[in-house]
Amino acid sequence: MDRYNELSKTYTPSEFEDRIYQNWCEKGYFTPDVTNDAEHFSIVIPPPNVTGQLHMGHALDETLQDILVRYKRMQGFNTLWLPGTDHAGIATQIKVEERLREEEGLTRYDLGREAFLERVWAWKDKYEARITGQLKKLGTSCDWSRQRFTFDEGCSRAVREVFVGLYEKGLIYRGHRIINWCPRCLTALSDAEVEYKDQPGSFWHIKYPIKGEDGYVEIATTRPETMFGDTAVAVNPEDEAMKHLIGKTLILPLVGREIPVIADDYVEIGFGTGCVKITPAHDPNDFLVGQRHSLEQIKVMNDDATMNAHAGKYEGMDRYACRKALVADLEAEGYLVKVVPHEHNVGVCYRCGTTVEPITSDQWFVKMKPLAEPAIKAVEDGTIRFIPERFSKNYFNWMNNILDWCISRQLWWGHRIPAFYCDACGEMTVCREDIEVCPKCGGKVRQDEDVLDTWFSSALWPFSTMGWPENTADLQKYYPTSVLVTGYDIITFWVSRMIVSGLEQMGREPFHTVFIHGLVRDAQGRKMSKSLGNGIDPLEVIEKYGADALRFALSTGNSPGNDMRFSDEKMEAARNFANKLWNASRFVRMNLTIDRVELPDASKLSMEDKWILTAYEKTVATVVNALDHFEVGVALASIYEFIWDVYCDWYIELTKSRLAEKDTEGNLVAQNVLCYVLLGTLKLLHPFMPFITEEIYGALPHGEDAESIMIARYPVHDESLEFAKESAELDRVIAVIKAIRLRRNEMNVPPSRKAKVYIVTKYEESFAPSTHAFFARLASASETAVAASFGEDVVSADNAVQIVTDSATVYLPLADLVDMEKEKARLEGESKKLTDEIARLEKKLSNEGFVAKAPAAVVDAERAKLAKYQENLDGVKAALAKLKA
RNA sequence: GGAGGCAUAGCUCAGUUGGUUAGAGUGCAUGCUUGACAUGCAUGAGGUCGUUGGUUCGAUUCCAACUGUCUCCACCA
Repeated sequence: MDRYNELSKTYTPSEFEDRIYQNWCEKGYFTPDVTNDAEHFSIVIPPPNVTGQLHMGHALDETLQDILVRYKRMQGFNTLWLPGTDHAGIATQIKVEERLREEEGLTRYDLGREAFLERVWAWKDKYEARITGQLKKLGTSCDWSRQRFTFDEGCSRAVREVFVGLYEKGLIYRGHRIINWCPRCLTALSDAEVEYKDQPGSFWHIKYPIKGEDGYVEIATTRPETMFGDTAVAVNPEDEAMKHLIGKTLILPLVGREIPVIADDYVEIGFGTGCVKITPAHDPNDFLVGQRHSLEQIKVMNDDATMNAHAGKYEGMDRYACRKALVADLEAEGYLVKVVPHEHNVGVCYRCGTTVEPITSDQWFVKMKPLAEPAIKAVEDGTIRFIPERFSKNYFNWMNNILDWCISRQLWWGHRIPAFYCDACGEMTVCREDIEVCPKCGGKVRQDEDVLDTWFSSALWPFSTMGWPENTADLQKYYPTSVLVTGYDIITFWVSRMIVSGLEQMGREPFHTVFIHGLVRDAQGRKMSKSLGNGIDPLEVIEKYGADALRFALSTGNSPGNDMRFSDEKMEAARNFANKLWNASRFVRMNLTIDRVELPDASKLSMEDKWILTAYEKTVATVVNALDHFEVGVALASIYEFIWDVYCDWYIELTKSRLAEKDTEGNLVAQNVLCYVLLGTLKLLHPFMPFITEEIYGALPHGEDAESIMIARYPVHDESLEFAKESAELDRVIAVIKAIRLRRNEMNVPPSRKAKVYIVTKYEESFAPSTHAFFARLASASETAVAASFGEDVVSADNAVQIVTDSATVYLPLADLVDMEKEKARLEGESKKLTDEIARLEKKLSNEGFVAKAPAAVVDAERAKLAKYQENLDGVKAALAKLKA
């Protein structure tokens, strides 16, 4: 045993977790051999943003991936988990700008593009290192030799290739459109980047005088300040009350500009006043109306949402200040009819929370409809499947209603759009390599100032990370990837776009399975967020409880797609489980004299050995089946139950008498079985709790098996090691022990008060002499006697308590401790319960429909149950009769 | 407005193709310094599985409606 590690007296994960991780790295276990022909299993990590550090959501995401990856690796798959980070354009730029402002009082414009980007790169280096450090602490088995970054050279090349390719196909275009503009971030946002929040607002009812008439039209608007950009008023042509206005001319109050009344069925009859002011430059719907009617677009705001010259005397005011002043003036001039409070949804920037301003501008777009079609089909025909399946509805909902994707951002941190403009001849060139002169006229060109949406590069992640557009060995081996593990919150942002670009660029789906998990919430069920300050740092948790405990807490009782709550209680339960395993292993180890483990021949195995092997094999089958179906929580629960409730609570206890023997065959058999089952269990558990399993593995004789548990073979279900007969026999013993404990407990008999145990049974084999030690140890028996019957002198002598179980009637002579009245009451209670159950079963079995239509196995099982209860009832009645006599 | 999730023990949650006396963790109660573990051991109490219907021999499980709750998408000036 000397060549194996010791296990320290207490479970202290900080003593070994870092050491073990380092060893794994040094041995290169995480780096697969691309030339190995085993079937591949690959995952690309959802790249964390380099904005900060990892939170609990990441910890969950990475834990689930690591479980799958370690499981498959142990099964012999050629396994790659490719790590990396995301440059997260807007989010990172905001962070760096914030810090620049706080620490130096500067803006990015003060530094200039180049110097500012240097700052961002420095930030990236720092946080990328922090994030990878955190991932390592968690135990993730990523192949660090293949680590990537969405903005590194290779990924940038892929981005450029895709952009130019799509442009050449006419799927990327530059257009003057209405887009969501964040006046604080000063950039365009895609539809997905806008969040909607209910906010109290008002309807301002304003009079628009009719030209050449005395009357006026009443317009209701939530945004009076956009009035300066009105170029029409629309009514529904079917609206009897309003259609007479069509073709008339209105005069814009205060401004005096004339605008027409047009007919458009966009206007809903009966809503508001029935007339809508049309501001094509500041409202997405009005923009479309404007296009239909060839209306002029008048932009009334600057990029920072202050009013421009079109607002006349309000020029330079912020949009809200202008609104206030304008409303006051309208009222003063008699144009304001009334103000009605109105709750409405306002779009805000998902990064900074500023109310977005819809404005028209020149942006780049991806034409999504033709690209979405194959992506929809891939999920419909099962090429890609979501787990749980219901999330595919989410996906279809988005993809079927998809609009063109605005991909240009007015930022500095990101992939620069490869479009070059020639001021001399006006030519625009989109190309793979940078150019300085116009290919048409030779004039000097300037590159488009904008960068791409960060999701444009994340969309390429499954293949850009493997070297595309080169046809690399990695790409051939590991693409398509096997599974994508991510939260439901980014299905639209990311998953859908990866599917689109994978199919378009590679001609194949980027992954077969999308495994969706929920959010990690705090103990009260609230979303963890910075503003609430309820975020929990995974590193602090790891420091306190260990990485294995954190992983356990995140993966137990968690079912796919559902949110989970995180709490200290969960962490304690997880740590206690690790501690339990640690101590059980320590116990096994200190009883070992053997140097190598070999499962003894079946003929040498005792009843309890066969029992534990049977339970172990059933656990293997359950775990493998659950993991194959991504039921991580189910798999872990069955390992937990096996270790704690079966192996520790029963099997270890049952081996103690053999372990106490010296140099007997029984002792050696017990050692081997204890160790064999423990080793197998450690392997089952390793994907979930990699550190503790490795540490214990190294402390046990694992013989010719692998040098590290992470490269050992995962257990395979072996039916030949299931022993139904012996397993059932020992189950009877356990049932009797439990029944005795229960009775003693009910009667408050302390364990120190021993009593003889008389077992009357027809299953004498079950209660063979070798089991009598179990009763002594686990049921406080001073002596155990087993027979088909005992004489009256034995069983009545000492005021014996009678216990009726399915397989035996037990007499427990406890003399003066027995209160005969209580005993009678208890037996009567039991009798009633059995009678009720019997009545229920008899009713069920007399139901012809049940007997005729239910499967035979079900009917038989019910019959067997009935017979058993009847037998038990007879026993209880006999006991009662004896008491009364 | 459209779509979806959830509703099971005091609390947090499992429940794998409809048939168990409905489970776990935690909390609670009672008793234990049983030589691995008090981060432990033993035992127990606690649930008409949200409401009402339907399908079925049989529903916690499938269907419909309702109530409560959460989320996603769209957004009407």
